[in-house]
Amino acid sequence: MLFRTLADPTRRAIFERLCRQGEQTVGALTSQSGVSQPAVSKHLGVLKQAGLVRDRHEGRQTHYSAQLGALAPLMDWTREMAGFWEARFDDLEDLLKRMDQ
Amino acid sequence: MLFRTLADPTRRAIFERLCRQGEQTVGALTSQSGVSQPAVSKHLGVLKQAGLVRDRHEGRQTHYSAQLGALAPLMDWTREMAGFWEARFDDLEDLLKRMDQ
DNA sequence: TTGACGTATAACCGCAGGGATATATGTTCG
DNA sequence: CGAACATATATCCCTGCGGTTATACGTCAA
Repeated sequence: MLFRTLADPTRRAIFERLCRQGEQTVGALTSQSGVSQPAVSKHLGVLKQAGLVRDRHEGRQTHYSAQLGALAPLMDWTREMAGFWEARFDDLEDLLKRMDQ
Repeated sequence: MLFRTLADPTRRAIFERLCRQGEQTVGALTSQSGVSQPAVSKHLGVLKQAGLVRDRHEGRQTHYSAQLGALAPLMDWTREMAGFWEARFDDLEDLLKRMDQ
């Protein structure tokens, strides 16, 4: 779900902005997103459902902030893939060593 | 481009399989993918264009293998986002410390 | 050379999803 | 209360893309 959520450039840009600059209102995010406010709200909904952002209501404004913990599965997945690769590389090294003898 | 490439479950499964089990022919990948051979070829094309796989022709077979180096930008991006978060967290800590005095 | 095989490409289809506009919901202020 | 504001939801449109089938291309074997 994380990959799919972060695949869209507009949505990823919103998330990056929240990471870089911290909590932001919908209006602030809309003003620099290049799309309409409803589109931004929709993206925020997707990000929220993926656990990547939190929302905090304050009067008539809604403040969104990034939830970095949600990125852990992404780092885990990447590490896992790299791990498989290294394991196979080690196997290859072993094989070559044995062939060398 | 990486997020978009890895967003599709079928395509990601193909890539994971190449990571876990090393080089595979198109036929081998097709047999366990649940989709048709042309679909697999198309996915492999997308993965190749993203730099995530290499192809090696051997007779009438094509062997594909994962290129883990292409995952580096993904790890960098994740680390960068986490870094922003920590930086802001440090700022918050500093702020709280100052307010505490 | 001819036919079977492995893969890539072509052409087409259906639908998910990102976009816009319009409007509903909720909030502050006069 | 009523109007302006901030955001969310509804509805619709349209493109992109993942899937299929059909077929082309290259390779091996007889």
